[in-house]
Amino acid sequence: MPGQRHLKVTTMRAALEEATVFVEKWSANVGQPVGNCPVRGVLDKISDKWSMLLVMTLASGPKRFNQLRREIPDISQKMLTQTLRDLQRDGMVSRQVFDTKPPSVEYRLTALGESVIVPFGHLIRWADENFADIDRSRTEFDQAA
Amino acid sequence: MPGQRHLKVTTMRAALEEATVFVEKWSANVGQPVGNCPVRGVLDKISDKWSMLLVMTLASGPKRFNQLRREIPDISQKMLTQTLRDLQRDGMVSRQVFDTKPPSVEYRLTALGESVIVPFGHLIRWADENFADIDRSRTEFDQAA
DNA sequence: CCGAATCCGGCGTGATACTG
DNA sequence: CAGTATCACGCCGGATTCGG
Repeated sequence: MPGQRHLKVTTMRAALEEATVFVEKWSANVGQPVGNCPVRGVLDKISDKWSMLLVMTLASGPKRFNQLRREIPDISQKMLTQTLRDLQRDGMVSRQVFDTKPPSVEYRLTALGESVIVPFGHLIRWADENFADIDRSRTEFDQAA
Repeated sequence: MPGQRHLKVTTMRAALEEATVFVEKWSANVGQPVGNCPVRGVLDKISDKWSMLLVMTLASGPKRFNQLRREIPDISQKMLTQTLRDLQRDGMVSRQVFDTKPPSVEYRLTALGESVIVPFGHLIRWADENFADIDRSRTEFDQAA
């Protein structure tokens, strides 16, 4: 794995080495139809517009429907319901209805849902550390054109 | 962080604790418009259909255009070109043209591009470890309906 | 308060054909 | 070999309205 001149080699090398195992595993699936690559199937679902944001919002604790709407102002009712149902279908979120009036519904992460905040966390940290470089690269690229 | 009964608590607890920092960082951005949340901006780009697959394919070494097409049979020329250019714009991939005939173009991961395979690796590993549970949860959910 | 149902515009995506 | 150009389709996602 060459080209690490801009990175802390010591920590990066270990991390890359750690990642190599996954890469090899992954490479074995590249080129196969999606149906035969369950990883791609899962990843496609994960990478929709709202799933990750919703999971990370629920990471701080169970929340009710309109509470989620308030914390994520730019999601529509429809997409919140839909994403929540998909997440429930995938076993990432559990839904509990309280027979009060007016009725309230609480959503919380399942064990599976909690487990995914770890890799999400890594991705978010990466994005947070590198978005400045990315923005700079974009403006450079656009100026060249 | 409750509800870890189905997971190895010892390792998970450490991992969750590690992730907590990122989650807090993340939570501070939830509710703000996308323009003010650079992390969401980066993540939106990442989560398109082909970016991650292309990065992981290039992780095993630099490759030429049609070589990539062969390794990813279900991508169209258009999307391969487009995704490659976006990746180049973001500084994840570098493009080198060789003035041979017929001309050949080599794509390789930059240092930034290589750094992202680490969080991607975590996500892929998670997907690989949990897709069976997810599939099972889906069929259960669908049968109930 | 927590949704379901409907309409509809835009854009991501693929198929096809053409170029240097 | 490595792209560009054009067209057409699907469906995601937002706005709105209605229901329990």
